[in-house]
Amino acid sequence: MSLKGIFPIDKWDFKSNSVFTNLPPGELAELTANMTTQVYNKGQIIFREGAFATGIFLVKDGKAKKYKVDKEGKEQIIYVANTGEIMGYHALLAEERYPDSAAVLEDSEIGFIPKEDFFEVLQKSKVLPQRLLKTLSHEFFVLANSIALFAQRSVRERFAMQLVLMREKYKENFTPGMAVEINLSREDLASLVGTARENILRILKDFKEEGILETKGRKIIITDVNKLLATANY
Amino acid sequence: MSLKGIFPIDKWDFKSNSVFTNLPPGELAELTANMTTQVYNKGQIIFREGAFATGIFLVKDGKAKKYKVDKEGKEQIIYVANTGEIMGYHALLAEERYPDSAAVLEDSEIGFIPKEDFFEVLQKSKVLPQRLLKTLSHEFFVLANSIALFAQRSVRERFAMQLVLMREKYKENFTPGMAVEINLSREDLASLVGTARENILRILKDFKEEGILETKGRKIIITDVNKLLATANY
DNA sequence: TGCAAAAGGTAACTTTTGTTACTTTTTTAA
DNA sequence: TTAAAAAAGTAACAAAAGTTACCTTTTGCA
Repeated sequence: MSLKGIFPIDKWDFKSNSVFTNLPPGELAELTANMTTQVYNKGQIIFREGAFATGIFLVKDGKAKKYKVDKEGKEQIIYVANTGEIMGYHALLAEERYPDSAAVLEDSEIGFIPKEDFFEVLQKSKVLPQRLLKTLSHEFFVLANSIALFAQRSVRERFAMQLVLMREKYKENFTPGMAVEINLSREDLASLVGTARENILRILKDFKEEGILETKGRKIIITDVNKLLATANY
Repeated sequence: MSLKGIFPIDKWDFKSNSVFTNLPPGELAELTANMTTQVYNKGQIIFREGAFATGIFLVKDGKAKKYKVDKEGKEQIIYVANTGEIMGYHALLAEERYPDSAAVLEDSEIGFIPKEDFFEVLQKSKVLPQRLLKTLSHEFFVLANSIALFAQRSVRERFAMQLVLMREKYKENFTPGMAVEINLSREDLASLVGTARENILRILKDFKEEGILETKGRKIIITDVNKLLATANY
């Protein structure tokens, strides 16, 4: 089943994948001229909060979490970047260090574009700054929604909402009626929702009993999206 | 007492006031050529979430809250814009409707720049897009910090943190040793922290007993910033 | 292939937060 | 100036979430 019409998924997704699409061919070529691609194994860190920014990263294949770690070591996932999205441009554009860390959630192919190439194209391009302005402004919508979610809703509601969002991210070659397997550790789910792992387990059990989802090992399959949305109380 | 050195206030503040500073004189003139200025009375709404964006707003004097209202009517304040800051540019740049509402927190003077003028200068300017990119990217830092705060910290910690931040915003002609009066309704404080008004009152009482603050009517005066910071557990 | 480590899962208890139901004080406007 | 309305404040109870302390299953690798 599609969420189209019942849920505004675009209000919860960055659009950084559109930054490079349909760029003048010369500019795209220049951007990717020195791009290097590396395979990261599940859990591997791409960059760390506070580090000096050296370039931008492109998720060519796989998924990555953007997260912050507090002084007690607790993680909060800010966003999950899917195949096609870029990362690391905030630090470069703000002329600051990385505001968050990034790590891959599954074996992934990540491209790296040095900051020199990025800035060179940015300076001469008419389209790229526009695209970035649009993307960054849209991110404000997404983050404002997240803030309202975390500040106002119960853990149960937040978890339900995040499951709706993750289900979209884990759709691959989706055809209606197909089961979507959300493949995240309970620890990552807890970091995503902003609660303890034990609480995630407790609510996961409730959701199963309520017929909202099934599990297959660690994988979560949503069986009733409408009931999940109702639980999210959105 | 200054927070310099003990607390990174810049990680919690937008920098939209820097967008128009030191702009080429011609560009600034063109931007403000058709600017109209209006006095808003305390509580008055500047723009509403979901409305079609018609221009950008400049806080010439006063303070405004940017907030979202959920379907139950509960408010969540995303950010408090101080004198000098601009608002409403996200919607224009993202080509979307306003992602949040804005209302003044005290009698304020608000300037309005029509979107046509803004876009015209944006297209010909070399500096303005750069400034906006830098500002928007920095906002990501601030909002990511907010998300981690709301998702991971207790209401007590969040309240303490917001009081630290509000104290900075309510500094006017500040000289060391001077008392800063935070003048916000309990309702707005609750919307800022993401909790119920009753809870704010309860914690406010605790903070008074712990010697962290005093109240003068509705106004809050922090008497021990260090203890407040320790309470925020930041 | 077998063992250690990591991840998944459960339950009981404690603390925090939300909710309800008020009273008191302050502000606003007729 | 004085009612009415709005805001501030209190207390008690219920519900949600955090914490501790485990056991079980899966995974990776020596």
